[in-house]
Amino acid sequence: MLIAQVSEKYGLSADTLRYYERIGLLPHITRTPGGIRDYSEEDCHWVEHIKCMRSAGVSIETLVEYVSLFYQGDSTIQQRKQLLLAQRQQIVDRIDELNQALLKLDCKIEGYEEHMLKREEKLR
Amino acid sequence: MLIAQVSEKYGLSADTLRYYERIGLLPHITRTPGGIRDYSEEDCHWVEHIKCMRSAGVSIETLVEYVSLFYQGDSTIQQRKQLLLAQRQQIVDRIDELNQALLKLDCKIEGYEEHMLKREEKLR
DNA sequence: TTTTGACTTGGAGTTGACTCCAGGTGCTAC
DNA sequence: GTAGCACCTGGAGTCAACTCCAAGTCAAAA
Repeated sequence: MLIAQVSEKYGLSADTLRYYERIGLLPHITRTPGGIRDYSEEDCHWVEHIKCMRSAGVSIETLVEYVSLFYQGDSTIQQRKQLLLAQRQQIVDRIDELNQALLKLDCKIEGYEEHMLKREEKLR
Repeated sequence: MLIAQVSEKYGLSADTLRYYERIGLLPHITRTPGGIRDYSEEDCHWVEHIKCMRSAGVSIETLVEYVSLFYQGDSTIQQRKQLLLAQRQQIVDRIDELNQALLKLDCKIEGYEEHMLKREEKLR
């Protein structure tokens, strides 16, 4: 798969895909004899995973670490699992923060609604 | 309340508080005759609100707009409510993304757990 | 009265994560 | 064979959101 197609498929710019490769987040992308990137299915799965984790706010640094552990082989399985568990906890915490913000927003919005009703009463 | 105390209370650095004031996110902080910031209770509520919204990923630009509308008075109530509703929707979407990431992570973590069980079996 | 310590300012520097660019290569179509 | 196009590279630029710094002020303690 060419970079333009991967870009289209996952909604990441070609520049971003090249950037990810450069910093070690997507290593080992094979090339055609002409030097052009040819993304395998496995590469695509990595792209999808990275995209999903990025959208959940996982830092690039953390993802690079995970990928690096992955390519070091089976001896890092325990470490990788720990890393994923830490990520998981972070996301759970984030969700909690978002829910708190949601509650506050709902209060405020309700406040506005009441306020607007009162103004309507006055106009009558 | 002095800047150091507000900083301590809300876990934002004094630099950040001054920065927020500079860009119009915390306007009208009164000063002592000596020129030192003296945060009122209302100021503190703004700080808390801003902190909460920032932690939910609401951009500074959006918050500045809200504050600016607020200080323009009652004529902007409708606009402010719309702005809050848009923020709310963004947060709901964000929560959704995080939940998706959570599901994927849980799958992966489970995969590692199974993998580790199998290795233990082999060792027996 | 000098020192200490928390505050002030304007402006510059940093960080994370891209995003853009200039100049070059290589295949395909005319 | 040359025009067009998608790709390549290394490096520079951008953006949001801080974060740091130097030089100065002020009030209270020693």
